[in-house]
Amino acid sequence: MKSIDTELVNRIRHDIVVGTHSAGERLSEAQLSDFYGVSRTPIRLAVRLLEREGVIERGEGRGYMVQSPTVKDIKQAVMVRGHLESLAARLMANAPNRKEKLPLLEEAIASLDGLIETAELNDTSINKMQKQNALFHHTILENCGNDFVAFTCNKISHLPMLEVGSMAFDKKNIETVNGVERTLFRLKLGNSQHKVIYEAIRTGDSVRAESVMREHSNTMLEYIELFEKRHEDLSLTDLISYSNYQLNSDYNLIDRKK
Amino acid sequence: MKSIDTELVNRIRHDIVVGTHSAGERLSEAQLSDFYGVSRTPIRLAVRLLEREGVIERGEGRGYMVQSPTVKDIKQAVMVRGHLESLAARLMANAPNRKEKLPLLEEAIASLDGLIETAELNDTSINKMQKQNALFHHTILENCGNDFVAFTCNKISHLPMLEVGSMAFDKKNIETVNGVERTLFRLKLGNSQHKVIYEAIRTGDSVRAESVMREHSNTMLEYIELFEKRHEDLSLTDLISYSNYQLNSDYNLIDRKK
DNA sequence: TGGTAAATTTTGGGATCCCAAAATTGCGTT
DNA sequence: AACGCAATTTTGGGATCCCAAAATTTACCA
Repeated sequence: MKSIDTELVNRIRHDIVVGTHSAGERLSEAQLSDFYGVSRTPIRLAVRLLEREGVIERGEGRGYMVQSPTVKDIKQAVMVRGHLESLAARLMANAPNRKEKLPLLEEAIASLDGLIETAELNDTSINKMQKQNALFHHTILENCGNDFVAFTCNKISHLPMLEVGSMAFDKKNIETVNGVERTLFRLKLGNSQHKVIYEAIRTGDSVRAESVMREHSNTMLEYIELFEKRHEDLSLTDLISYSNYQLNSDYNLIDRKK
Repeated sequence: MKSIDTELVNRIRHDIVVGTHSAGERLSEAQLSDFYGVSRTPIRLAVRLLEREGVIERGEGRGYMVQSPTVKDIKQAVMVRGHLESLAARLMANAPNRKEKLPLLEEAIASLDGLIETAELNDTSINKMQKQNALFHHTILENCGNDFVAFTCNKISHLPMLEVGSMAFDKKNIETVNGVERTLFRLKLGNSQHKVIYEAIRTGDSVRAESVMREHSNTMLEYIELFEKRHEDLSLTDLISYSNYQLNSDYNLIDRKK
């Protein structure tokens, strides 16, 4: 987790997503190596990884092609993740040792309730909500008894809005009183779904756990579609600003440059 | 598709699966580079990719650790793949342009019927069946309207038995008349499920398409579990011999070694 | 003037080199 | 004999070098 190529992967992906490297652009190793101030070896490592992620395409001939994810890509991925989460919910409802992990779910639900109760929607409170929401979803994914579900989910979690348990907020909307009201209602609805999922898992009702989780996942999809209607020609860059997508770089890359 | 590291990834993964590199073994770059007769650079590329696949683990300190997949891993992955395929079936049943691709499904079903009819179970006929089965499943995955489903499926398709549309045959069992009978029945059952899925997709019955595909996927899972009962202490190596897992190397690696 | 072939440049892939961090060995002290 | 510290070896990471394939430019001929 300390080698430079790991950081490079995140960095380049981030730069592609935010548009520093625009879609369809032809990248060369030398160019990237120059841009990021490292030699071509770690660049090649990073490019190979990114190729597997689908963010970069390696043509038959020379050169790499940027494949910026689109809003459509994000929607498709959200759907896949949701479907996997519904599997996890079903499996956990059937897991014999699920009782041990129920407190974690309770904690997440209670914390979210508390946060919604304050009716505050600023950066710190939103951040706390994201955290608790992630806790809820991660708990289910990682304790469903099938490790491969979480593994697969993680594999598709590098794009913005795809981090497990991430939520989207229309930050412009939040500025109005009405918008805050609507957002709070949405959050309440989401957490009430959490409660139903929790109950279904607790009582071992796998069918219900699966179907409510599916419904819960659809919520985010519908919210993205709401964005699309509200702001036509919604770009990925816009979507990013609504989520809290950011590059959490462990250390500055340029500083390492000699 | 021509660089050596791509080939190395397949080669090393294969060697791990078949046990050339045993589980828990500590690998070093120099060692691998020596073993495969290439320099350390492509080895490092391959190791990074394999790390993402979960076949190799990179510890905190030095050295890489082999993480041989177990039968349990395969079962978990089969379940995930099945769940994704059921999503694909549902989506395709809702896809407006699904009619165009129905002939492909018809072709696969008819071919399988024909192959089963001959009641022959040798390597060539089994190979043809695998091919038609793969055609059926690929068609659904790739025409469901959500490209990300197929993409995610492909990401988890490098392990034996995980190739989309692969089937398992108990080759020892096939040697007896009774075994052939049972296997043929299983194939007939599988193909009749194909027919139901096809009908559901054609008529736009997404719920049915999803549930039957789920059931269809469960069949393989149950078959693996049957193996486990029949041959207790079933190892991955055994499972491989039942599937047709093999390394299709485009060219010999050693030959390239100057 | 247009097209094709040859020459030059660009670019990706692999090998080698060097370095720093980590692991292991060995020596010395208690 | 056991523990700890230091010296040595091992090992992974990154940079550089070289080569071959590909792309581009140039030049020559029709």
